[in-house]
Amino acid sequence: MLMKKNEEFVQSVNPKGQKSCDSFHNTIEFIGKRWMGIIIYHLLDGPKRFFELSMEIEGISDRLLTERLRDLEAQGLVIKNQSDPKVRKVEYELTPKGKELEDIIQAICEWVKKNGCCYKE
Amino acid sequence: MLMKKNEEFVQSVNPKGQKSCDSFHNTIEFIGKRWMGIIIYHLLDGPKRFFELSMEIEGISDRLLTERLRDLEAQGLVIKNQSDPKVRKVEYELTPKGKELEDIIQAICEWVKKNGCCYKE
DNA sequence: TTTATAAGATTACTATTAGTAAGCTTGTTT
DNA sequence: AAACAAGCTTACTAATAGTAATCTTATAAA
Repeated sequence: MLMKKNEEFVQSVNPKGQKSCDSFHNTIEFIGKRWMGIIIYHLLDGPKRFFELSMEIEGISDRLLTERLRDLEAQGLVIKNQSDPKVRKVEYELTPKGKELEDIIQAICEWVKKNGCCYKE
Repeated sequence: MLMKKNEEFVQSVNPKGQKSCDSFHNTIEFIGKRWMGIIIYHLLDGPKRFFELSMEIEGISDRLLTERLRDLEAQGLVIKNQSDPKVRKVEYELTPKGKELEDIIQAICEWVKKNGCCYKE
């Protein structure tokens, strides 16, 4: 829309110049990235190996699974455990911060139970 | 990964041949679409006009805002109210189903309060 | 003891989705 | 009359996702 910001609609900003909803926005954009939700969902069962995730999550490619796991590591939501680097056994596990996502996943599951799920158009 | 599905990891399926996590997956992929979360967040305040949303949500383009509102309508989460089609006043309002998303938004806000937000890499 | 297969990636390329910018229409302001 | 506002749409570019092939090293099978 071609117009200057109407003062009436400017949001409240905190001392760091961040709008109050910015951290919400950043977070949902992150956990809403494609495949992210279902990866977290499966990791809530406990530590999983790369190929386990790849089997359980139908349709995901190795490339995207790798990329999402790196994203999760970078945010401190997942740690990568590779006990012996000589053995190709790599496990991915939620950190305490990552485990706390369970409430969000739970809320979504409950919404679905109550309201039915969403679909691709 | 180049391998046939290991039977050990095949998921439980319901009578409709749907995996138990499919509806969760569809739903989070939908509400996790870019900008979707923050649009819902702002609509939880009450009905909003197109340009109000566009002002409040910094960075969104008209094109994407239109597209996301259409997506939300198609899923029955939002209704478009245009009392008089002669007047260019269009309001978007969450349906009861849409309002129930509040618990999910709430869960995310609480996670952020406790754990800090996620960032783009 | 070659041969094959598996885990966990990376790379190259194509397709889909997002971002940017402009334009359109009809009514209201100046 | 001219400019501007709301709510879209269209055209084009940039970014992200999907597909497929390849790589490395280790173990299993022939």
